[in-house]
Amino acid sequence: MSANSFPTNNLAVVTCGLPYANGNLHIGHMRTYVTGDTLSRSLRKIGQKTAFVCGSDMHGTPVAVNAWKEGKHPKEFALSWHEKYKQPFLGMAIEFDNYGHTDDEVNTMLTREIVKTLDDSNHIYDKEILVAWDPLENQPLPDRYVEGACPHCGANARGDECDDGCQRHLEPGEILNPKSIITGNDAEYRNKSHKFFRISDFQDYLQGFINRLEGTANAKNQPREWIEGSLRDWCITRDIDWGIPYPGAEETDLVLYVWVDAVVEYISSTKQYSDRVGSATFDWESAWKKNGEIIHVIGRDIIQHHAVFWPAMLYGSGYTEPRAIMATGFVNLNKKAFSTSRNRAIWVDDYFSEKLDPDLLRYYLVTVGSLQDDIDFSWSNFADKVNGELVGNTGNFLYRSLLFAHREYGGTPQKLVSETVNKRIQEAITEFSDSINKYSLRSSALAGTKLAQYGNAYIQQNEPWKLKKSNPDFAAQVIRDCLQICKAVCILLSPTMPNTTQKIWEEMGESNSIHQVTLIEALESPPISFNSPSEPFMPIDDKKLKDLNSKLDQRINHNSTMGNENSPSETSNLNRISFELFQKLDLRIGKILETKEISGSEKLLLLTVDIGSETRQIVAGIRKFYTMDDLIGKHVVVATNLEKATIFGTESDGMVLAAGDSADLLTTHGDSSPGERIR
RNA sequence: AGCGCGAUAGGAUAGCCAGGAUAUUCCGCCGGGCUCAUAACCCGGAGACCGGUGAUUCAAAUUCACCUCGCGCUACCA
Repeated sequence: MSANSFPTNNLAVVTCGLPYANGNLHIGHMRTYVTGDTLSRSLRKIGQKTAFVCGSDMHGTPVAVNAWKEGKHPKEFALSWHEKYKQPFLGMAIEFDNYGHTDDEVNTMLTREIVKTLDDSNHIYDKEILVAWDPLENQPLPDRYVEGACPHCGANARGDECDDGCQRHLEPGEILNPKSIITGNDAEYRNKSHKFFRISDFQDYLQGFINRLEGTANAKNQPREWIEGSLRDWCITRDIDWGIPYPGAEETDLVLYVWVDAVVEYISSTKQYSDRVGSATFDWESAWKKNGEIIHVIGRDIIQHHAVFWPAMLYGSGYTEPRAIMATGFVNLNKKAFSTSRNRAIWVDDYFSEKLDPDLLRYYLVTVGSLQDDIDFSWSNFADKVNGELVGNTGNFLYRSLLFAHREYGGTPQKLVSETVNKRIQEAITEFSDSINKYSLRSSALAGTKLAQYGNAYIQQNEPWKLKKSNPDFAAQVIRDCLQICKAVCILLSPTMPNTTQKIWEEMGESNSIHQVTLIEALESPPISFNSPSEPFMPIDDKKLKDLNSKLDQRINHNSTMGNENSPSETSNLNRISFELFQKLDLRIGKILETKEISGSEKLLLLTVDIGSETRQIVAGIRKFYTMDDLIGKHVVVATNLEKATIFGTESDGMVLAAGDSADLLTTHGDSSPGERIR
């Protein structure tokens, strides 16, 4: 291990990307927070002094816009979300040492101080830019306050991005027919002076920084395009009256761009923790101004802010640079990212309302794949992991060992741990620490799971239930060894599953909190006596699984059939056709009789469809979304008078109708028979 | 378009930076065992030309080049 391996003698600060005070949290967010929480607990487990801090991100245009829509003051609006976030964090056992928000006094003060330092040292300059303006109200219209038509594709777009259409970023002034979203007035463009952070001053520094940075590969490499290319200066002010006022002698009406004060909250929140517990326990200045080990856990969508702007700000104002950035991948549903506006997500509240143990989700999120890769969430996958690894392996081992020990010996037999088992536990401890140093929480958690697996094999092969008659002394030895493994397993898994392991810890007769002990304790004797244990994990049975799946399916399908893909304005802008033209379409009910793969194609299926008067051979691009057996017998809608087409060398005589990107097949509610005309 | 991250048995995954002989683990499948334990657990087996092509090497999943596909980022999306 190198000299600066964890644990170091410095203070560590683990932070999580701030939740934006604008909407509910889903399990994609939780992937980041569970990772941060598990990391901070793990660091403490190996003896690193650590603070885990976060806060709500209160400012910015989206909050201002949404508050306005609800007729609230932005502060009231943001604070209500800030309050709401306490519950899901508590429920998921995410224990921040401090959870603040960006609009509080400490953050306001520190942010202004940092910006002033940057300004005083000439890293900030004024520049006139075009901003949208509401001439009637005499108000500036930043970012999302302005709407109009995208100059590239014509779709309805916000001032800064064509988010409904071609997704292109729009520069100020590009949008056509700009209107204020507040008043509906036509907007115009005016010149206005703004503050720019000269990031190019830090190019050399950042090049060094990105080579030193530890963490996930995406965080270390994605910013290189900017850092090793030419850095563009960063506009750090906005024309709204919600945010932290720009500091300086000549007060302006500008507030700081939300990303400036959002990241400073990492420092502010640490300071608040420090102020509360005293600097003898945790000195924020030692961490942030001297030699702290700063680790940021974020979603991979905000890498640039943390790996480019933020280190430049810190360096320019004399603060400690981040040691590592861990950028987590997204949680997807059917390979596609959650969409909060379409309610295509697993919300944290959904999870709680199913009365599922939070530790199960924590374990799943931590161990399901590599941290930086996207994962595809499914309840079946989740249930497999819970039932296989937690119930079957870990839980079963703990339960059978503790129960046997309690019944036969009333606790831990008076023996020394065998050399073999002692060595195996030490290996697990080493594996755990090594994994933390590689920022792999997956392997650190699996160190515990694998040890439990070893325990299961150990007890099975030694069969103490037989030995207790033939060789009682050896039986006691085996159980003694198993109990040591139990103790170690609990400690190793405690960062990932804090509640369950604490419960077992107490059942083993331990009197302190498992979260106060370090890894070394795993080799010390368990208590001599304890009571009957309880089953650590409850399985997710088939009925529950089916229920979870159908609830989710229902919601996703409901949303995709409700026309959510198209905003009302989009559909109303369509070119209308005459009824006569519509009548020319011959749409009929067809029944799928056979399905065949088309070799060489991943997407296409060859369908034989009964359309009443005849059967047709139709090629459809639905192979990705349906299994061949599921399709047989389905009633679908067929456009029968379409020109024949040759697709992938196969003739297609007609077209099967399906909705959207996931090719949701149109089918019937009643019992219409094949050939029936649709009108 | 540029850049980043990926592609490994039916599904999900590890290994890749520091190249080495039968490619890891979990679910599922097949066969056997056990009964202390939550129909759990243990042992054995089948199943992968490690996305493609080429290069370097005694040796490539691992390094290099090019290509294909997927996802994302591109600075006023927090």
